[in-house]
Amino acid sequence: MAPQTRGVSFPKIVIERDSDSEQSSSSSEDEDEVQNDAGEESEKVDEVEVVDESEASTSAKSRRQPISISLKKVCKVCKKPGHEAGFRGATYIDCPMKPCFLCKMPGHTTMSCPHRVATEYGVIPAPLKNTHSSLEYVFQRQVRHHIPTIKPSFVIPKYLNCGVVRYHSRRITCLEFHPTINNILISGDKKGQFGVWDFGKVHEKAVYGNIHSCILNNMKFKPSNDGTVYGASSDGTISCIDLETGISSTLMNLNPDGWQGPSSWRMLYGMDINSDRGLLLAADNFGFLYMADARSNNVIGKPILIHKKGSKVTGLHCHPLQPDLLLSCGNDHFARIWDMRLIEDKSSIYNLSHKRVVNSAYFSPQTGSKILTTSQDNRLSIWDSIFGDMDSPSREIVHSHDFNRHLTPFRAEWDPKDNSESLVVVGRYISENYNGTALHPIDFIDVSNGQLVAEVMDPNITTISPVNKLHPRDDVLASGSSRSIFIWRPKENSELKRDRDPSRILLCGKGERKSKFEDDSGDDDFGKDTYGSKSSKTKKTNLKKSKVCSSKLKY
DNA sequence: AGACGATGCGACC
DNA sequence: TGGTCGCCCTCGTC
Repeated sequence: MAPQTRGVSFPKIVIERDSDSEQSSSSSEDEDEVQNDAGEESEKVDEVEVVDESEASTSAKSRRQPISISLKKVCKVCKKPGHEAGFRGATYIDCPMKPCFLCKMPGHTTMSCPHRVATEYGVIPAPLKNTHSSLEYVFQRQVRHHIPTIKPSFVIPKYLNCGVVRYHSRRITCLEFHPTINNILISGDKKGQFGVWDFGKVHEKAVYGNIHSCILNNMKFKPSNDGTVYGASSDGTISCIDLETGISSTLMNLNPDGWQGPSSWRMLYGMDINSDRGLLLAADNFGFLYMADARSNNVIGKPILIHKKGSKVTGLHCHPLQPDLLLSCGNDHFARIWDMRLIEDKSSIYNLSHKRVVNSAYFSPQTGSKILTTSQDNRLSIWDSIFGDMDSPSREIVHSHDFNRHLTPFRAEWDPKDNSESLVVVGRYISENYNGTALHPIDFIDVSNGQLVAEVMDPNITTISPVNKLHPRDDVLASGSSRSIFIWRPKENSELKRDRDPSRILLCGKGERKSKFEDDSGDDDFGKDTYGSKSSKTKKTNLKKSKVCSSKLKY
């Protein structure tokens, strides 16, 4: 980056010692140092020149040299002069001495990163391992653009349809659609609260706050009874929740003796259900896998170390067709594939290496032949078990989701309806300028070629949406953004089933609750900030009242 | 409007 | 191996 110059001269600070006759000792060298202004983003280095006392003692006390402090503008990242890093307005200027923040490669900055404008940049086709396979033609169609695609055009739910602002009291951590009832969405938050929302009837929702005491990390519907949900929490318990009543029982408790300090407090993150084997699987923050019988709710066997000891297992996923295959991912930078018939320490079939923490790993939803991982190295990786060799990913797609504090970790998810198993959805961390507003879109990416299929956003939602879920049957996207949940559909004014007069549907920010809602929203504390949109004008007008859109419109 | 803090990971010693 | 510190586009509260 070229050195920045500014019109205002940089102040030179001279601290005069007690002297009644001497001028300051500004020399030409001092003048050379004083070039920069007081840039608000740059860091100042104080250079203090103190005259040697012994030298001073040789002359009269009244001729002591002054202390001269000059402020030099240096980069706040590398401490070198000549460039600046940091925010300029809402845009972050990279330090050119550091690797690109987006792709982590040296030699350029985020602003000039080729991945910033082309998602498919550098995407390499999977190696042709089984070139004589009958599936080769299908594969060729995926990697060669000139071969007509067999994929139907994707239907992207990109228009905000309805939402609940401040539904939860803490940030959303997980979302799941009901397996059989189309309009039911369940949600979990950082405080452990469990929400059930009928987004077809926008105001029908409930939040249960007494099930878990901290982060609800993962939820799964019970395969044999879709009125029951399992929840895995950082309080170390697996809950079994009745959807109708919100009444729960505890299936597993890893901290029966209560808080004995952080070194012993077990937190459950990844969870999945192996319906063929009748098993509930969960994994903790120390690298261990736990199993329970999903019928009797009894814990089975001893914990098994499946990731580096002491490291968090961030996710578990059972293969959709092969009940013996289990996929796990964790903070030890690996996703691992296991054979359930013989699962013990270091018995993994494959270890999929990543450069940083793996936030999630999922088998493709229909055949399970591909694996999609989201890692904090800003890459989505596709591992193809048919055409790839599993030693390295078939494809890596650079995508901005490297942010591990304050936000729920980003997790790219497959579209369960896409028969070609190539469409994935993932929230984006880095913002872009859309007509003067900085927005964080939800990206739809075709992982067969790396192309960005769609960016889903709404000018009123300026927050980041790390949690996204595609409906198993309908063209519906649910996104969790901070404490709010939004539903997106393919058409802007798609019909919204309501049980009340649309004119009554308003968004109410804090302190602006409309009295007519007071008796409408049940007894939860978070149920009054709801809106459904039939008219985008109404939606925007109402949203402007909310802090969600009134703050931090960037650029 | 501005300060603050909860908070997870990686680098470095 | 453990402790400490710093962080790049948070977001809500006081």
